[in-house]
Amino acid sequence: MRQRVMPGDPNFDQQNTRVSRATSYDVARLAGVSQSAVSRCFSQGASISDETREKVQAAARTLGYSPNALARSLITRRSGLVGLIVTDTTLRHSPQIIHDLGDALKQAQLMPLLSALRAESDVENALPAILDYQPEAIISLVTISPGLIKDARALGVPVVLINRKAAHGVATSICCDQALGLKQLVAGLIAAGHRRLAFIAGPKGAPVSEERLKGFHTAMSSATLKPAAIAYADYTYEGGHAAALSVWKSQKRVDALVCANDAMAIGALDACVADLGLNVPGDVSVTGFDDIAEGGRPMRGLTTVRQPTQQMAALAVAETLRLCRTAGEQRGAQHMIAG
Amino acid sequence: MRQRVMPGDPNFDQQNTRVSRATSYDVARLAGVSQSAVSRCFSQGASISDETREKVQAAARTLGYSPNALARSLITRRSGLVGLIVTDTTLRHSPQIIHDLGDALKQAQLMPLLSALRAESDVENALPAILDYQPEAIISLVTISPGLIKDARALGVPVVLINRKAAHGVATSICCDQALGLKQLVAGLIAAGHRRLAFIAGPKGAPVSEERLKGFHTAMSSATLKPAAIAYADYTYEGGHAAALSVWKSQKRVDALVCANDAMAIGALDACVADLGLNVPGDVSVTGFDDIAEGGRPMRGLTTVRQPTQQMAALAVAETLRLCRTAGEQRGAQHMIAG
DNA sequence: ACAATGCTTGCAGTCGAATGCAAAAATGTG
DNA sequence: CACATTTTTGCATTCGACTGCAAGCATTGT
Repeated sequence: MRQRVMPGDPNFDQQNTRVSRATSYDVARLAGVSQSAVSRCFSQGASISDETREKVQAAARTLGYSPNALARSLITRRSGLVGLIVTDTTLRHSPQIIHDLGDALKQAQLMPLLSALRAESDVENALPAILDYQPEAIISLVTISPGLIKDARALGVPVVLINRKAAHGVATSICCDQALGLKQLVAGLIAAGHRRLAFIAGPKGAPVSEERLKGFHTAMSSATLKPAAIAYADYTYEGGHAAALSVWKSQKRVDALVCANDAMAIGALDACVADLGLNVPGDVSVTGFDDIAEGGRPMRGLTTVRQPTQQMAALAVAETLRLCRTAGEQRGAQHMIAG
Repeated sequence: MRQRVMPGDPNFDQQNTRVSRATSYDVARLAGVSQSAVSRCFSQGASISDETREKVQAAARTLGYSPNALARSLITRRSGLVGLIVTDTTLRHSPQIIHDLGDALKQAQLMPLLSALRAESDVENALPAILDYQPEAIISLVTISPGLIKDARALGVPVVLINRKAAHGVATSICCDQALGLKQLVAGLIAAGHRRLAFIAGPKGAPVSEERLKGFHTAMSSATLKPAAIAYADYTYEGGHAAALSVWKSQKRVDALVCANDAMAIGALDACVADLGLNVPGDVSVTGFDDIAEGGRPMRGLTTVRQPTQQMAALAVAETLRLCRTAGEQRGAQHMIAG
């Protein structure tokens, strides 16, 4: 039986506020049962009599006992943790998906271990730190190199990517069809009579922005139109604002500004209205792309595409669970959700 | 010595992709040393010869070994985890503070265990789940009742609140001086000649909004002015938009709309410009309150107050570390940072 | 009344790494 | 070269909960 400092013990004063938490042994002693009984009382579907259960629960309540998840994880080999990797771009421009993931994980009784990166490449340092905590899976909104993904898989930790594609079979990937969403949007603009369309992209190389740009090109070329301009900005309001001005300066006329996200769209819209004295959507249409689920963006004259973040989150967690159950083995699937 | 399935073992096929990770024993065996040596190799400042260290590191590399943080936590009684409690409001309107906290925690070698709540009251369920993972502290952007805080403290887990006040001595609290920031803003408006000011607040009872409203009242009464109107909205663009319209409908004239956050300010601004045909800031000034660190909000004619999120995050983590070191005992301090 | 069946229970070993202690090896001193 | 000192090393135990196994008890059938 382990030692424990009790009132009256000479050591008690030194550690007045009960530094050590009650353990299953403490509860067992108080309830007059074995430690196993306590454990069984807290594990689902274990064989235990009502009488014992009540004694244990009473003792647990008076001691404020709750099983140590770390110790439990060690023996059960299930930590209940899921690594959640995001960037500050995600945090700033797509907070909704994080919240939806949090919800879905909670429902699945999983705890997110968060890693918020400054740059996508930081994942190289962040992932090993997460893996040390024996997560049951990794959900990433950040690109992870096939090598790193394989490292994780080798440790039995499946990886689920969101809005990032993985080399075939290496990881499961849940993507909103960015290209499709944008293609439809642009097709609509063209149908409405627009001909001189410019695109304001996110940072060069940003996967989501590239996808949206691809959709833009597809729609344009299938209408045999050439882009009036492609400008790159940084996803921010200011970036969109500046990009809109520069497009205007370099081009004689543009009748639609298609932006890769909403923050830039708002910036561009302001540039048009306030700086250029244009009428939106009379003289020029401005469109965005919504990473935020509920409204918040019906800016004057701003059209926007929405991502089904809740669906994506639900699917991501469902896939995560499936991967955990089947423990390695399966090749990663690709899931595409229509924008 | 523990059993382990090796190639050639009849069980090997069944668990093809090495389901179990390498342990310190595996590394020890391969390196020809004891398990203790492996452990010492991975713990800072332990007595180990260069020769042994290299052998161990080589073996660890070939096996892809890294110490199991869960097992380590169990024996060291330091999990390296910190519970981070937020709401979707935080996530949507103040993502920056979360990112800054993540950064500060990473620097302190701590991992955030995220809990994203729908409503502040959900903390009652969320906190116990977090506490099971033996976090070294809780950082919360959500109000926690004194009772719950005491529960955590009883388990030796200090609580640090951000932008939420705690009953004196129960928990440490880091607040941006919302009232001061707003008071100064309003004083500026008054100095600039505004007299008929209205306030668009967040949801009734939202602590941060209440603080900002208090600052509004202070500034107004010290200039012996009466608020033209107080409207309550829900922190969103639409809410601000609708509130601005309703204020306008009920009041003959207002020369400044002071909003409790930026999203509502932008909504209100749009309402003024587009729906009411007003000139901003000519006819009416609109102000917001920035939860986002870097720009993103220099909307046309929009004045806004910024929160020093990075400072707040740094201070919160510094306090967290201090509390962890001194293990319980100290009464919670109140820190106020000027807006 | 006795055996057969089914629940409960406790025992003891386990998960993986850290660490006090003492033995062993390496180093320094006279 | 013998001895004292320091550094390295391994052994064995520990953290807290879970779980296979067999013993204990109660219930039921015959």
